[in-house]
Amino acid sequence: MSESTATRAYDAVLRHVEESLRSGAIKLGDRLPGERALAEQFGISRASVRHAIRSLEVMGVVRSATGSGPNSGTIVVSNPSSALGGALRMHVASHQLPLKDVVEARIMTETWALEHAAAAPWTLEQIDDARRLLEAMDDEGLPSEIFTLLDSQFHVALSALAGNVVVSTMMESMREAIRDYISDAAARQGSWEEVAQVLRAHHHRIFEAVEARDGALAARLVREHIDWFYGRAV
Amino acid sequence: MSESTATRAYDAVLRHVEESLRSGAIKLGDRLPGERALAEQFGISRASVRHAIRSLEVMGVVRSATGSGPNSGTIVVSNPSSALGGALRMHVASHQLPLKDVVEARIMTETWALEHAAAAPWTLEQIDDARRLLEAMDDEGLPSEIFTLLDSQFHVALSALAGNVVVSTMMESMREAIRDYISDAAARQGSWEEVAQVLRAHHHRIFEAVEARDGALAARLVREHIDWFYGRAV
DNA sequence: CGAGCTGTGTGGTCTGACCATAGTAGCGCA
DNA sequence: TGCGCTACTATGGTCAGACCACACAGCTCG
Repeated sequence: MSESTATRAYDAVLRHVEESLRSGAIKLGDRLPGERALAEQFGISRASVRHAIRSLEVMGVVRSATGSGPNSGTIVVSNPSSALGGALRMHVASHQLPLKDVVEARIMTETWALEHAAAAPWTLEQIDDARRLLEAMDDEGLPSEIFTLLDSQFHVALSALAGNVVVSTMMESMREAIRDYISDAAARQGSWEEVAQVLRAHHHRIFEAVEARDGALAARLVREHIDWFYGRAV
Repeated sequence: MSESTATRAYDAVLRHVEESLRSGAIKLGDRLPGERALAEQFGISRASVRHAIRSLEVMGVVRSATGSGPNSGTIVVSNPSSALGGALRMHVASHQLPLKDVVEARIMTETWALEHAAAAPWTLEQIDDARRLLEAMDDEGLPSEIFTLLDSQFHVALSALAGNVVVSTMMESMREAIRDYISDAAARQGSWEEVAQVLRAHHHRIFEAVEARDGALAARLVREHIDWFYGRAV
């Protein structure tokens, strides 16, 4: 198949960037040479260079900004969850990745993370981040969209306590992938106030189990929490 | 930040494709209008359209082929694992996602999958696919690169028995992300023959546990299997 | 010293030309 | 009528160049 085996002009740029990242020649925060310079360096057109840059953007490796000065150009970033989340969202949209499988995979990662958080060397600062989110969600005047955003951050913060960046990334990307479904579900609930009350109670109990380093309880509670929400929602 | 909030010309194409996928207006196997037609439809340049197409390619949603006839143009595909794998690989290369976390996440997904395969309604055809891979790996003349490829397919096939497409996708993408490390590790082993023997023995025991629907045993064996390989390798 | 202007380098977009590819249709010959 | 060959067409891939908007950084003037 021509597409899968043909070498494209910009592949050399992609490979070069990957190797440079691997070797440490370029690092997080570094600024790549400008598109025109890369075009000259690789002996290809600027349009082709732009294709490579676009690929790297979609993969969450770089961001681009116009202008001049240190914030302009193509900067190395680290946004794996937005990259994975965007791709997953497309495949959920195309019905190739079923929503129920995403939910189940979320349960897998969150229960794993909370179990492992029990023995992980998280700091007081980390757990306090989660606590602040928990407390922010206790505001009963919060619109559901804000609550949902805080809810997402809360879950990500708890899961991050396990200390596995890949698992956190996947968890976050899955939330991103089904973000619209979550928002729709929240907005569709008959009485948001009642639902929010239940969610808050769940969150508190989950938080307390995590803080107490009771991994088994935390995992069970988060499973029930997700089951409860999606049982109502989908 | 201009990059994250600015609307680009081709965003409309991306949104349109996503919505069309969601609504079913376009489906797996469908052929999108040509770049020139899309440019006219959206009132933007062909170069901008190409950026949207490129994004969709990186996300594993479409593939592009030159020529004419039914196989040419931009065809809707479903390659979530290559998209996720490619992105993960970049982030592993940039050292933002640690290899050890990928390995641990792999253990998480594979043990989960094998546990759940015990109660899943997989078919004889599915398990036979795995069996054929198992038997193919028993060929002692197999070069390590071929063995590694079959090994990967074997693990993916077993994990797919759980019936969760998202988990399978993630598993496959993680294998893809660290594929070069696996190949390097295999090539670096002192005596490949001895290692292959051990791997084969592990594979057989894992397969038998899965076939017998002993989820707990299968999960334990696959954990030990991965630990053993990476304990030696990294 | 501060404000405003100019210049420069950056990515974003557009236009148009050309190339390679993969069919498909039409024509000619056996 | 069937097969082979040629020409045409639509497609994505690449290139070159022009222009735009933006974000500084440096310089000049009050």
